[in-house]
Amino acid sequence: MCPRTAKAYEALREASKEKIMQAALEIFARYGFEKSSIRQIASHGEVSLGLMYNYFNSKEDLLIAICQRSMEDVAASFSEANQAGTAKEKLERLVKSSFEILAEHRDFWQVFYSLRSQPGLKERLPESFISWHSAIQAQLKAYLSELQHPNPEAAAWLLFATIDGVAQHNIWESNYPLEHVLDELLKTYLGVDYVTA
Amino acid sequence: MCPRTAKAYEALREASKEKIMQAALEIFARYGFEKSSIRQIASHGEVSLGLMYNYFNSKEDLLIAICQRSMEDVAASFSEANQAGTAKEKLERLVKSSFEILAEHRDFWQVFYSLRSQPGLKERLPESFISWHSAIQAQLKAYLSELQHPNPEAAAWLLFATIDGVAQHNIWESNYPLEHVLDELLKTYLGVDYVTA
Amino acid sequence: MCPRTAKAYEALREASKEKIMQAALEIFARYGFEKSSIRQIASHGEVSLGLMYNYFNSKEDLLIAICQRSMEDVAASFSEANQAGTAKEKLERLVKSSFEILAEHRDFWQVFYSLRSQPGLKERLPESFISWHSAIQAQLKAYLSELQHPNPEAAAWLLFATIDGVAQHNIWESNYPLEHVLDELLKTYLGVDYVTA
Amino acid sequence: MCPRTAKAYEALREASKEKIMQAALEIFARYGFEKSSIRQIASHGEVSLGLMYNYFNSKEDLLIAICQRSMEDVAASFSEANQAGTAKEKLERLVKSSFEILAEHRDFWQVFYSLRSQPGLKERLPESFISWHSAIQAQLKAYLSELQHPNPEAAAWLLFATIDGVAQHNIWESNYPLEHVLDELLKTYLGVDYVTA
DNA sequence: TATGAATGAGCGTTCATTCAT
DNA sequence: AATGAATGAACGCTCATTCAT
Repeated sequence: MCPRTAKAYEALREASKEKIMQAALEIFARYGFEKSSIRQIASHGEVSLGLMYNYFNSKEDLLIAICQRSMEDVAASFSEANQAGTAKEKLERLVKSSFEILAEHRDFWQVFYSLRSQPGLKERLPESFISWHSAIQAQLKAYLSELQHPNPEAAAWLLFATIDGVAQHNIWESNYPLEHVLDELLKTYLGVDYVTA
Repeated sequence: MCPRTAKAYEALREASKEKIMQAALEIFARYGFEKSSIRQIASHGEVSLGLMYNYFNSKEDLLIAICQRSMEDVAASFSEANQAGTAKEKLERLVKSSFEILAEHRDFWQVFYSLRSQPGLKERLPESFISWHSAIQAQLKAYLSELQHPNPEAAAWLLFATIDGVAQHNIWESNYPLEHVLDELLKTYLGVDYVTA
Repeated sequence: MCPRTAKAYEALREASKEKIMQAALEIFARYGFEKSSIRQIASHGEVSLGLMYNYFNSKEDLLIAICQRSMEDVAASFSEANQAGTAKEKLERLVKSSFEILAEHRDFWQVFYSLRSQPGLKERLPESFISWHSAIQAQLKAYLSELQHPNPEAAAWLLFATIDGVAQHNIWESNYPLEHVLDELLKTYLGVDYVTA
Repeated sequence: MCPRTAKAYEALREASKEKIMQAALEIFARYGFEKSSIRQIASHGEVSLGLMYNYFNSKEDLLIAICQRSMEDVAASFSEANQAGTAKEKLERLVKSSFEILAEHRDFWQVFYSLRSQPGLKERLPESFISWHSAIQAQLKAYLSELQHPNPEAAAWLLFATIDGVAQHNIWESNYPLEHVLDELLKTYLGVDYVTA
């Protein structure tokens, strides 16, 4: 009835999927996952209700797909960002790039933080969602070890919490003075020489 | 003419209200506000579905009542905690008491954090819920000023974010090494002498 | 516990019953039977919820009691009103007294008309509620017969419908020109001499 | 790409809307608006409970849609009916066609009359619902003026009330002798020559 | 592939009614 | 006689999901 080449089909599929995921991310960020309706998303993405179910088995599936893809983006950005020189430079780069990534994927992080604090859902999210915590934690610890921090384990936890806290305040508060806080953060955590301290 | 005394009614009312609020707090903490149903709360509190509406005008009203009461408890605990000596001691006490309060009102803070990251609801919560941020922020800044911190504003933001971040990690992660992280936190923020630094 | 003389009890009973019925009639008239709640009535009558159920078995029972008593009042007023002279005078008196009774029991008639047009309820109302129709109809027919109307049966139906229609318009429309319409009514139905017509 | 055609969808929509409106009208007429439940309507119309909300925003919206459409039908029938010759003929035609329309839309008029006497609802019904009164009133007055009635204003009110009263008696009473009453009505209001009277 | 009409479980809420005191 | 706390069936409504085309 509607003949098209296989390739054209594939392109359409990808375009539709992309449109849906982008629309869903925007709606989830604005209204929260629970309060977003499938109809809202379909309408925002200019896609029919039924089409969504061709690509995603459920609302939750759609969320998972979004998280997965965004997490991959984030991971890629992170590994790009962490190539440079000394331990101190790498740690500084890690912190700074975190906030660059945050700014680039603002909608996603809004969703991320609202999901993380919603019990009962995060358990069903993809592994990458959970493992992100321990991954960043491990990397921080490694850098702090390299810097000869006397207690790299606890310091890594602390630094991670700090980054996480600043990130959230930055997202939830309009006019958050990110620049100043970031300066202060780097001064506090990297301004001292752990060897002589 | 000879019904229960007014006092007996008052006691009944208070008992029921308390039962409902406690049940609701537990359910909200476990499943999140949106995903908690009135039926769940009623059943968990072993009261009838409709009883809630004798005391609270709506599900949201119930949430607000819980937040209000918890916030009052928290504020009382905080002001108790901040009487002590030097600026350094007061700051240390503030940080430590924060985590004591967190432990004492675990369920409430779980709800608090999940609400804070939910767009569209926090706007309708009581003023105390919103002003808590700036209140604690102001106090931190005052203490850091007293300690002669060169940049008390930014440092207060940073310390607040750190406390917030640690609090959340402590809530969401089982087996969070709070003791060690807290030690590290105090060492990092209070172990230096800002005047000579 | 609460000793009182039998007589004092009876007085209390009657006073309470009266208060409840009056309150209910006012609420029913203002909001309609379905939309009036038992709580509204209790509160309006300054009586406890439970007390109402000492006197009336249900909301519907209360309505029935009100209708019964009001109908008795109305019937009494009617029989008082219809003693006078010639057929023409009696008919005129009947029509006029109808509207006097309407004005005196405005709340009741509001309820009456809203119930009459509500299917499913009027069937369960007391007999007097139903028989009122045929009673007035019969009386009108008798008077018209006396006046030698060529078709007293149909004319009675018509006159009754007219009275009923005017009564309702008078109740539902504010500023209804009842005086003028009533004049016109009497002129139309009584201004002709059926014998010579 | 190859779903149903737009026209096929439109047909489906119209069929469902029609089914729902018809079912609702019947249920509203039988039980009254307040006592009719959405589930009753859905079940009577053999559609799902939720389907109604695809087409109507609320139960009240459904009522409004029904009233609007019925009122349009009624208005069309009326304007068809009022083309004829002399004033007397036109007035006679107006009265007669009123009762033809009543018979054709029995269910609607039952609903109409029960709504009109229900406080608090009629205010939210469409304008046409309210203005119908004054429209018919004005027309009656115009005809009576043409007939040289000495007091066309009051007579129009009276005639309208009569028509209204007869219509209601005809609806609420089974075996109402409409023919005879209608004859009597026409004789009473049109059998006299106002000029010489 | 793509559509949107259709479904119905489950939600928050109301309110007549019961009952221990 | 009198109270009002407590109950739970039933309401209007929402929305993720299914399915015929």
